[in-house]
Amino acid sequence: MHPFKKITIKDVAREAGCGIATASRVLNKSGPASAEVRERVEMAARELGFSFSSIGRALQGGRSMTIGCLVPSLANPVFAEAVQGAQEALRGTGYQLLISSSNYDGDADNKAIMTLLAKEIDGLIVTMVAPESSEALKKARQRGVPVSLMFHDAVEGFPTVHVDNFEAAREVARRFFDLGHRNTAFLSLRFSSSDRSRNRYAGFHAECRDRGLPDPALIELSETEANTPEVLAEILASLDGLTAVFASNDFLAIAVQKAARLMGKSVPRDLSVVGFDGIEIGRLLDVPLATVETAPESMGRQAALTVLDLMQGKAAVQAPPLPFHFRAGATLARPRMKSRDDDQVAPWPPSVPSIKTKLKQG
Amino acid sequence: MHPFKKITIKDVAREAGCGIATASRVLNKSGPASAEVRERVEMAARELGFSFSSIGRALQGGRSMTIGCLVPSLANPVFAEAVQGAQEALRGTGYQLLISSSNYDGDADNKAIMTLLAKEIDGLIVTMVAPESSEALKKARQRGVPVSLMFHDAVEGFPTVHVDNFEAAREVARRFFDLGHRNTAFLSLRFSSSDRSRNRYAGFHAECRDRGLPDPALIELSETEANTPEVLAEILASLDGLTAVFASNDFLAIAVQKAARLMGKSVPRDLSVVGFDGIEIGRLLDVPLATVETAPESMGRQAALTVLDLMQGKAAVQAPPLPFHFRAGATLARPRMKSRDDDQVAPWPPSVPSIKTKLKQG
DNA sequence: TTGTATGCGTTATCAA
DNA sequence: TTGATAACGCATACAA
Repeated sequence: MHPFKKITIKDVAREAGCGIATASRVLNKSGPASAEVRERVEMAARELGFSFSSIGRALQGGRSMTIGCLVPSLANPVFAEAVQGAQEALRGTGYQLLISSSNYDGDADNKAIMTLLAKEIDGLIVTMVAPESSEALKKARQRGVPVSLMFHDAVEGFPTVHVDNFEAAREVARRFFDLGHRNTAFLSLRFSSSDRSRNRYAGFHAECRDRGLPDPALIELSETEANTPEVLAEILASLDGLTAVFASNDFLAIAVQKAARLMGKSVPRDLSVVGFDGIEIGRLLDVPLATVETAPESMGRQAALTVLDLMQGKAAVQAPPLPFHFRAGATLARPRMKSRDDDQVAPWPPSVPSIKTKLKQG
Repeated sequence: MHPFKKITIKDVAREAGCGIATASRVLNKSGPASAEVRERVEMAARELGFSFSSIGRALQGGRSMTIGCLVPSLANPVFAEAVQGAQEALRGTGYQLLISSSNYDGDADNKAIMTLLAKEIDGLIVTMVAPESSEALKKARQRGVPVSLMFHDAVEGFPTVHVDNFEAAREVARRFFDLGHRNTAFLSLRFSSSDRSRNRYAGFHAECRDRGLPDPALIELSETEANTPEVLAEILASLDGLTAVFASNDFLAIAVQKAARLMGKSVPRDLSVVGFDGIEIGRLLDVPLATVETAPESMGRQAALTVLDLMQGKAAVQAPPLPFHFRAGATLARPRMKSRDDDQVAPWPPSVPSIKTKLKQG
């Protein structure tokens, strides 16, 4: 006999002295069975430590009771929380999450989805680099697998759960403007591979235009640059007249604070900073961070509920964007006027050139 | 005809005009096939958009190519990073992670493992409330499913990937002592449901004893208390003569800084703070956090590699704990002496009572 | 109320 | 080199 023989329903049936159909009916409470045989079957199952194989079930039933979930990285707390939210929404439903991450790589995204699809997932929750042009996503649709996007703005044919990045960014620009800021910058990681960053910049840029402000400087940082305040300080120092920075996420915003300290500049007296996401820790800083609060956990939860609905045959309806909330913080204030002359609106300096100009739109 | 008919290898075989065994051999490159039929099969597969069903494969092959992973919560970046690390170690191996989280609930832990087991996972990576007494974990062993724990100190029979919490905490106590701190406190969330916190306290406590210091005060916070600096400030204020706090994680340590500010106390002049985990953001604070650096991502990676090894039949060997590293930071300094008299060692005040005394050991 | 037989998608065996 | 068939664990139609 083998050391780790699997206990199947056959074993239970044999032990209980009945047919497997009967055993199945008893254990699933899915059909009639005499009290007596029921007793025997349950006893046998208990004694043998039997539990159903989801695989056998999936093969027979056509449903794997598994939902695929793809995010760029779990190391980013925003996505981690979203997954956690989805997880919680699924608790008790019998569905499990099969998770993949692509490390912000578009090819990996598509491969991951194909792998997920091969596992016969019953639904799919996705945040990826380029959903609008993903073959794998199309394939999912072909196969009739319900899909919900997360964080992305609407993509044709797929429901998405998101905040309106464009509008939120406009709001930030408006706040800057109202306080009297004129020369601003937008800071981002992986600008080119994140439609979220791009949309935030676009909204920020649009509002600046509408207000007649110079275009914001666009700064794209590498991971290492973002973690080296010295480098960041140098970059910021190169931008003449800069008084306000909108960072595409709170970590970057905190890095800016650090860099400012290094430059001997005071936040918010010399430089205002606003972040995005609204991570808890921002509140606990010496100078609490002004930021746009979103709710990643709700986003994941909503996405899961959407997929659940879709699986039950409900029609796909695109819900409106989740609300965002501007969190006031001590990192945002009026810019300091350099001299009396500045009481009148300062002449706008020429738009500061982007450090890296990978920007395609806007 | 049905809208979403699944394409199986049968369809491919029919389309290619050959038997399914042949199609299987071609597509898997697992056996001989004439160039001609190979051509036809590959063509057919492409045209139909065929891909193998992992479920069929799993049923037949006895392996699901899936590894279960249970963590308390993905909202805790330490665990999220660990999962990310495991994810990365698995990339390219064909294995996928089936993830569950229990929200620090011991019952949920066991249920989750049973569910994972039912999915016929080929391996299991676990961080849970009480591994030492988990029936589900025993079950996994019975079934011959390779298991690796993460973060836990050694538990009989299961390999684990961890840092030595006890020793790390001793190190912190030593640092405090060397600088002249006498009255200390240990701060923790969910003390009772985390062996990590308990072991850290135990080590901290043991070293204090060894040095002849009064027992550290043990403070267990609820989630809300930790996020309400006012409350935390009040608690800290109630501890007379306190000069140093060891927080069981960096978030708590940052909360302590905030609370200190509220109390009008200066860190580190009036109060030293040391955290645990070594999250990146700690470096970026105004007063960079002193902490014990660990490497959650490596932990996840190691755990995954361990499971992979186990699955290949290698014997379970308990690797030594991963190294930790004390990160110096500006939150740690000598305590301020209150008066001349204090130049001599101050008389030890009576040990401050625990705010909550759920402590079982030590 | 019960049990037998079939099929789900795949791979492995074995005879042709 | 090929293909029919058994087996994997389960649920169910159907016959008893």
